[in-house]
Formats: sequence, structure tokens, C-alpha cells
Amino acid sequence: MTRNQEIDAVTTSEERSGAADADAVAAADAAEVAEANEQYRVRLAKRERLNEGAGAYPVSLPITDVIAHVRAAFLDLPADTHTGEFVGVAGRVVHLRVTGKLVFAALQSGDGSRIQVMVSLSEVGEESLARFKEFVDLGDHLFVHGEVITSKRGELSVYVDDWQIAAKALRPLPTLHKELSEETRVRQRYLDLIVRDQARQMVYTRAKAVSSLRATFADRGFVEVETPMLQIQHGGASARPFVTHMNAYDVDLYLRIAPELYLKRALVGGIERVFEINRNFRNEGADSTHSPEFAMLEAYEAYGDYHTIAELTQTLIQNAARAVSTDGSETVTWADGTTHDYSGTWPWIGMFESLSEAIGQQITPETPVEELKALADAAGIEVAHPLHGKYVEELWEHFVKPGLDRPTFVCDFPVDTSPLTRQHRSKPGVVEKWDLYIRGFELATGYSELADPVVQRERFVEQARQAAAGDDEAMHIDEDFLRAMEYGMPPAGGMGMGIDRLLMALTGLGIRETILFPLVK
RNA sequence: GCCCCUCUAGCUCAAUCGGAAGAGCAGCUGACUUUUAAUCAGCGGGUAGUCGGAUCGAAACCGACGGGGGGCACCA
Repeated sequence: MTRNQEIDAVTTSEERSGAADADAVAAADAAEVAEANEQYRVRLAKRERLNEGAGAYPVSLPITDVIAHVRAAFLDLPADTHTGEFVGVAGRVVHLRVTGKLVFAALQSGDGSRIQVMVSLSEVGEESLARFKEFVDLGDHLFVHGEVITSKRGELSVYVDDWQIAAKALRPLPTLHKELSEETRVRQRYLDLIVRDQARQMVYTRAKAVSSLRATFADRGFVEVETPMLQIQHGGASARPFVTHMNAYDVDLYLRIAPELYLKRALVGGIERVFEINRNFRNEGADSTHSPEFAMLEAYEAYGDYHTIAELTQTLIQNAARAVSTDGSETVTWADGTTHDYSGTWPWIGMFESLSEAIGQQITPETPVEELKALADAAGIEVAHPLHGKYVEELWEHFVKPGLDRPTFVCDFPVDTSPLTRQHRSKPGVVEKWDLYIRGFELATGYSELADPVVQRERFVEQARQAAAGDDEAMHIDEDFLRAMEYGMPPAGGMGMGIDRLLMALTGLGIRETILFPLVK
């Protein structure tokens, strides 16, 4: 089937409302139930019986409070206290103990806070207690009403006088006392979120970091925009794109690999402090630091350069660190317990200078390619595209990068690998570009943006030549973008930062842990 | 794209040499009014990822395919 036919099949299936389909679905359902395990069938039967009465999925419940608030309101009560305060709370049953005439359960709410509930024969009566034992399972959402007390062991509890199933769970919860396997954690993240505090924490940590970024931008008068994800022509980075097809126009479209060329069009139009936080897609390998779809921040500042944009980047990250750190400092605590101090002014090192120092031999943009090749060969480095600049970058990654630990701006890159960047104002053969390395990986990159449309066109032409020579990551000539540039783009500093990688730097976790629902086959 | 490892109950995992598929949790039945991974007695639960092969005999050995993990290549 071609892609078009597949899409057509999907769109027309909704129109086919034939009885044959309904029968097929019913048969599939029946087969599923028959094959389901005992626990599923038992719960399904409970759902049926609940629906004969109050219902297994009531539309609303008389909640008076949330668990976290109840806990906060009744701190440090002595054991066996009766407060005289009554609450109605709901949560997921994560713990269940039945001891004859008294039942203990623990309810957990979405933020992970828990409270114990006690259902006693003497309080609710024989019929209600029997129903509770019959219908309530681990994993169900449960509403309870009752007095806030502490148990004989001092556990804060709701002494139930009324209860109701808030939502019946048909599948059993995974064991709470064992780690979920890596695959289940990612594939069924909702279970991971229920069971593992760290997974739940990541959601909030990420949200805090991202809102901190937005707040920092707002402080400095930057405006957030959204530029196209579907593009006729992709550009702004060297990467292989995903391709899709638009039926109405009958054209292939690319999922964007970077927003850069659109944000620069915005600059031309006078949006002088502009940023975007959104997804990029790159059709390349996936590993612990690369995801095929990843959240990207790009920002452009008119009348700035790579120094001002570096200062902005440092502030963005330090503010984000403060937003997520436990004590509001710029020192963050990683999942492995180590602490990482991101405060202060981060050092700059030159790419050529640091490489020269590392190998004890002067390397400059004038160093002959043969000499670089000899060095690369000696170090066992293979360079796919034998450009001068690629050799320099590969050598640098081999000899200098492993030693970087503290946040460091690595600056002044070779011209031929940075086609959208401005020549250095005084050093020949290099561009005004930096990469920010933290803990050995590249977190952000910044530039003094190229504003000369004639030079920009020359760079595109060179890229097109490489594309013709078989480099499928090289850029194509974007005439529409060049036309915009020809109207005059103000001098600007620009930067890009991976949001997922920012979270990695703040938490010490792998990229798949920072992404709520990473791609799984 | 290439190489290595892996897939067993709802979840997490065992099983000496190829010789009758197990445990903990949870589930079912029963007991228990203060449990915190409760306890006690009893009981179910498996197309061993899928398909094929060698063998008297396979969860285990071989092959293909699929899922997952790791490494290499690639990675503005």
C-alpha cells in the first residue's frame, strides 16, 4: 500500500459504519475478555455489579480537600488522636489490608502524597464494610469521607463514615516494591508515574525549568513565537529530516530540523528579541543523548552578538537551576546524589587554542589539511567529509572534549562547518560561534549571526555543492530565506539549546527519562 | 546500517549437564478491629516473544522474524 492509500483507508474507515465492523469489534472484545487473566475478569465483573448500583465511574464526587493539604493541616499529631475535623478526599488505592472487622487502605493522589484510610465495622456497619471488602481493589480510585484521626501507631488517617468507588481499575497495579523494567517504564509511563516518585518528579522539574526559561526571557523583553513544523524546505541545521506528504497540495513536506530560518525572518520583520520553545525532528540515530524528536529552544537578539547571547544563555541556565534546586541555589542535586554547581561566570576557551594546547602543536586555520589528516590518522579518527574544519572539530572532540567538566564556552569554530555564521571580527578563518559544554555533552550553541545576504548565498551554494557530492545533511539553497535577508536583517546574536539536555544537566538522568513519552516502536 | 546481549504468571525475577516449569508480590476461598511489603490456612494462574528445525526428550541447542537493552557508525 502506498502512503496515500493508507491515509485514505484511515479517513474512510470512519464512514464505513457497517454491521460487519460492529460484529467484528464485539467478537474481538469477547475474545479479549475470554483470554484475559483472572484478575482482569474479576475486576470486570465488579465493574458490572457496581454499574447496577451507584456506578463504577461516577461523574463527580463531593471532595472537600486534597490529600497533601490534609497532611499539611494535621502535622505531628500524637497517636490515637480524634481531631473532630471531617474531610472528603479521593486518591488511588496503593495499599490494602483487610483484618476482619477493620480495613486499612492508603490513598495516593497525583502529586504522590498519601493518606491512610480506616474502614471499621463499628463506624460504617456490616453492609458497607462487606461491600468495601467485596469491591475495592488495589489500583482503584476511591473517595472517602470521614474524620481525620491518627491510628494507634500514629498514622494520619481518615476514619471513614462514607465511601464510594471513584473509578474502578480493571488491570492490577504492578508490584510497588520492585522496580519496573526499563521497557515498561517507558512504554507504560503512566504506571511509572504512579509507582516511581522520581518519574513523577521529572514532570514537575521539567515544567519548572521551562517556565523559568520563559520568565527569564520575559524579564529581558523577548517575545515567544511559533514557527512552522511542516516545511516545504528544511534548513537551519545539518541533519537528515523526516519526510511526510500533504495530500491537498500533493507535495512532500519536511518536519523541521530547526526553526532558525523562520526566526531570522522574524528578525528581518522587526521582532528584535524573539525565541521559540518547540520540537525539532531529526531522522538520525537515537541513544542516551539523542532523541528523534526533541524540544529545542532558539533565541535571537538584535544588536547582540555571541558574547551577549552567551551571557543570556548562562543566565537562563542558572535561573533554571535555581528553579529546580532544593535550596534555590545554582547548585543542583543529581539523581545519583552528586551536586553540581553552575554558579559564577563560565570560562571561554578557543577551539584552535585549546586543541593546540592539548596536542602540543600549533593548529590554525592555515594548518594544511594533510597535516590535520596525519594527526587524525595517527589518533585513529575517521573523518567522513574531509573538510579542513571537520578535521579540526573531530580532533578537538577527541583531544579536548573528554576533559571538559565545568560549564565551558568553546568558541571560534572553523568557517567551513558553520555556514550560517559570521566571520570572526578579527581572527581570520574562524566564525563567531560557541558551543556550551556541560558534563561532557553539548548543551547549547551560540553565534554572531551572519547578516550579509551575499555571503549567505555563497555559503548556501557551497552547501548545495556538498549535497550534490552526496552529503545528505548539507543544506539546500533557500531562496525565500535569502530574499528576506536581502531586505536587511539587523546584526544579532543567536543561540539554540536542547531542552531535554538542559534537564539532563539539571537532573543527571538520561534523555529518555527527561521525555515523558519517548518514542517506542 | 553492522555487532553483542535479552524476551518465562498481572508485576519483578529463578531454575546445576538438555530430563515432570518455580518464587516473591497480587489474585481467589476462609480466619483476624491497629495494619505499614501485616499474619495464618488452603487454592488457582503459563501457547516459555512468534514461526521453523536438530534431538527419544527443549524454557535451555540451531535458524528466521519481531520487541527491548548495550556498543559501533551517524549525530546543527
